[in-house]
Amino acid sequence: MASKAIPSETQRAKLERKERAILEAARTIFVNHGFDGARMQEIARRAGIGEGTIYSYYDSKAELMLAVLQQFWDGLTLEAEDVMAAEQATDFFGRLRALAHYHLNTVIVNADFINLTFALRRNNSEVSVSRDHLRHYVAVFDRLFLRGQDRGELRADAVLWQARDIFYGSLEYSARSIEMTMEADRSTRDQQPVVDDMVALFRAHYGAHPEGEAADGTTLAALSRQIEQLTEKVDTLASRLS
Amino acid sequence: MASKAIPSETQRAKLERKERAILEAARTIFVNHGFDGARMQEIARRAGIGEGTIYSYYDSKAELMLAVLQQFWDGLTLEAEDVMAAEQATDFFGRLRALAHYHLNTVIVNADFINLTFALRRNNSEVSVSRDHLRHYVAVFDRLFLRGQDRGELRADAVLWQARDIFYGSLEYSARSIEMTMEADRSTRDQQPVVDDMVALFRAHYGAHPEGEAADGTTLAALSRQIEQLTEKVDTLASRLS
DNA sequence: AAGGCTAATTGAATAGCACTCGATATTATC
DNA sequence: GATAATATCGAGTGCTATTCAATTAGCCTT
Repeated sequence: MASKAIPSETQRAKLERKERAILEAARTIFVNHGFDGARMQEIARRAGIGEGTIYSYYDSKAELMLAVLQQFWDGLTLEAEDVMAAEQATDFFGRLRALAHYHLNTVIVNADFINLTFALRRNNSEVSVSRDHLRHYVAVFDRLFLRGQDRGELRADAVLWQARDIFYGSLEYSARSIEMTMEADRSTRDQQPVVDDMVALFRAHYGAHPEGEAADGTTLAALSRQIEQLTEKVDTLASRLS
Repeated sequence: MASKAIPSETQRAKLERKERAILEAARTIFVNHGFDGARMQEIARRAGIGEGTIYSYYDSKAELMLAVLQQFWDGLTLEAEDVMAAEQATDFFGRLRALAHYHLNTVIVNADFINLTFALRRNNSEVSVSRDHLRHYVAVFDRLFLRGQDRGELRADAVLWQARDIFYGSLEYSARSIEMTMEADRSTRDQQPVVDDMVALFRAHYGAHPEGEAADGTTLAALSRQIEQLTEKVDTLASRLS
């Protein structure tokens, strides 16, 4: 992609500065015009370089956008980790609330980037790269959840990836719903019910309820789960018989 | 778009046949190559017509794909309604299970179409149309949920759109996870835990727990009985299979 | 500091594509 | 069967990402 030889420090610094300029310009143009609407010429002009020069830094328009997205997601990951580090609550549900709040707000505010990320889901070869960055991002949730299980706050038999999908899937859809209902007003107010609901959901469905003492609902939930599984088994067997 | 005058029946039939041929060809090409990868020339060739003719049926490539997607989503909506109509269970959770099962399987099998739908989320003007079709599709869930509330099976204070986002958001993310883990094997087996989890989640989080009448022990006893019966059924069926 | 070598930069030329449009064929109407 | 209306066609148009031969800038040696 870049140079092979090792230029002097000043030269390297210059290249890096130029690369940052390209990335910065590309980000602006992509966000404003979308992938197809963005013109390489305009990106070049904004970065103060020739059109062809971009191609000695990035092989294609798609790869350039991928770099923009990577930078974006890496930033989000750091932010999310900061949020978790700064959170005073030590129990799972308090921390989950903080993460949900941060994530929902982020998804709403950076809707452009999120859309761009999914817009790139066409060229199969490149999808995988951005998938890595998503994985890296959601690892924040994974750590939190596993820690909750270790400390006995969550059911030990809960499946991590299912919980993760519920968390991020629900929040993304909710974000879209919120965006739709209020296009202009970006206050934090309306996000609160969604966050509350998410925490309550995790408490009700994944919260560990010590068996001996337990409230009523808990045991009921456990039994309900058992019923679900059995019902399913019956269906499967019945269909196999017919 | 199409003709303004009213041609004879045979002529109209001919046009409609041709339109279907275009749609059919477009669907194949779009699914195989994605939106950008699809060539109008190839679609025309496959439909057995000239390239320019497409444009007397559809104004642009995007609109052609939109037509394909509309047809797809309309079909899904009908199927989902059929699934609900055919479902024997009358209680909310049984029906929810059927819908979850259908939706998850559909999303996995038709992943191409789902991706295409989101790929089109760039041209704002056209998004709205595909949004209408999504709305129409998810109405199946809405009706089910509201009925559940009416019958007192679900908490009355639950918010419909939040529940909807949780349902479809989680299932979409789960579908992606499932796709990733097993690229070749498309058995129904692995979807079961996700469906079970979803139903259990709704039961735990949205299920109404009759506070007044039933004492703790009663409810537990009822569930326990249900489990016993189901276990018996499983045994019977299993033995009949071997 | 001059010359030579390598790497970086450039923008005009290339190529690929959606879409247009005048010409042609087909159908409808009298 | 003549004529008008409509449908079809595919070679051309215009717009862009991408390439590449020529040019420039940076660095090292003597």
